[in-house]
Amino acid sequence: MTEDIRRDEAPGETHSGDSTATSGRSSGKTGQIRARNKARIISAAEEVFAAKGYAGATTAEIATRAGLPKANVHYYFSTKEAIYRAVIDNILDLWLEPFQRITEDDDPAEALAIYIRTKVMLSRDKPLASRIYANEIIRGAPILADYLGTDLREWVAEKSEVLRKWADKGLMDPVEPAHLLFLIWASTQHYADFQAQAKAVLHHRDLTEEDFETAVQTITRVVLKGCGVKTG
Amino acid sequence: MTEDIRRDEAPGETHSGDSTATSGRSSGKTGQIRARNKARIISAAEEVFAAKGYAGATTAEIATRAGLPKANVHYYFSTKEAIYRAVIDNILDLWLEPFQRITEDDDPAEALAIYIRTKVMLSRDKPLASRIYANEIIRGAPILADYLGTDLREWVAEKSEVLRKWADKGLMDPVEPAHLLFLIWASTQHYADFQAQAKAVLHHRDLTEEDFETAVQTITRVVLKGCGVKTG
DNA sequence: AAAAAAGTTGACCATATGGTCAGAATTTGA
DNA sequence: TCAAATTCTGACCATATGGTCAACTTTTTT
Repeated sequence: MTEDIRRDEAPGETHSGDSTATSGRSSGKTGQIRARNKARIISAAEEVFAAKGYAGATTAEIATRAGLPKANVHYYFSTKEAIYRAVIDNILDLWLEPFQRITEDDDPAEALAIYIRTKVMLSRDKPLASRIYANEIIRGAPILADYLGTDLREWVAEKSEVLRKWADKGLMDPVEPAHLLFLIWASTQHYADFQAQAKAVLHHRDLTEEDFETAVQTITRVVLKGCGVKTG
Repeated sequence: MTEDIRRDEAPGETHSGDSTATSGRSSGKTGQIRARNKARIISAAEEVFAAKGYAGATTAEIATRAGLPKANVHYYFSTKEAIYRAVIDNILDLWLEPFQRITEDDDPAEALAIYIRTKVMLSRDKPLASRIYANEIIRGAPILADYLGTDLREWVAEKSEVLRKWADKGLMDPVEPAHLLFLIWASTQHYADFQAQAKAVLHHRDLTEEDFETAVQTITRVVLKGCGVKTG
């Protein structure tokens, strides 16, 4: 799917790829421990990075949350940065997948509505991933600079073309495509990144299913009507 | 304006308030050095906190950027947290001011347009402040939790009322007010917080005056039309 | 079953960092 | 001008943190 960002990873790494997927080897036995532990570490790291930022995260805390001794964590990932890269790498696939499904032949109203819904639900289901990504970009994208300028850039160019064609066909207003995408990204990811604020402002409680539903409705409505998308 | 967040600040603090403003004492002589140095430190701290996050910022770097020895920084601010609080405190006034100017008697189209423009220009002129704020919220608002649940919450409630009244008068559609505000905040602050991404995607260069202008146009257009705001 | 490979871990280390302090220098007020 | 108040600063310290390592255990392969 997305190009790997990974560089160094472990000392005795056999670099056999991501164990999962590939061929028919029903239940990959070899590297099972490896896969399980790496997954645990990455999951634990996600929590810590999301809550404390890159610098604030400590390998010790990651180890504790993963239920492993620190030295064991370093057996799988030689440096903190390697853990971080693995986490980020994990996030990227998640990020572009829903984006991919928009094509020229789709119905704008439906495609945009689905995209917005998917993004909001991603904020609901993977808030940590969203926050880590946000943090990375805010810091100036030290790790993702390359990705932003290549992969993401191309995706945006492609999808901008789609939006332009829709406008040409008279299916919607000619809105500046990249900026429209920014608006959608920002307003949907807001529910993950600024969850603390949304919670405090709305009702002091965790966001409910209903909150997310209202978010979807509101954003969809404003965007579709705002871009003059023909419905029906 | 906004309630002070500050707690501890310095060792020999005479706690005379913020030197500026207050009464007529033309050119406050006493505390001049103090004011100047504190301002320098806060300004330097803004850069460092914005780029590295709270944990990643070091007092040493803040000192260097402020052009002062580290010990001197600690003369004015006893702890790193105290510096951070001062920085955040500084940002809050900036944040709510443009928000305040929206009242029931305003013309919705004009008021919203001005608000959106002001917020985008704030992203342009004070990107560091925006990033620090974003970082604070992403981390779960350890310092601002109280502010979010009181001041901000009230502001949102008030402005939501304004939006509702506008809808009642038939000046716009009845859009869920809080969520609409979220959409505006998110999409305008995006240009500061995700500047690295916007740069990479748009043209690999620093955002230009034109980019910000296009952002204003696009957001304003989508929001106004999307909420069915009557123009004229 | 024995050798090889992979995984585990406590103890350890160098460095970075937030913060202290005592004494020197400067500014202020009378 | 002189004492009090304020500001300045190099040297110092305790702690936290990323990372290493050598010995040990478990799993896999032959």
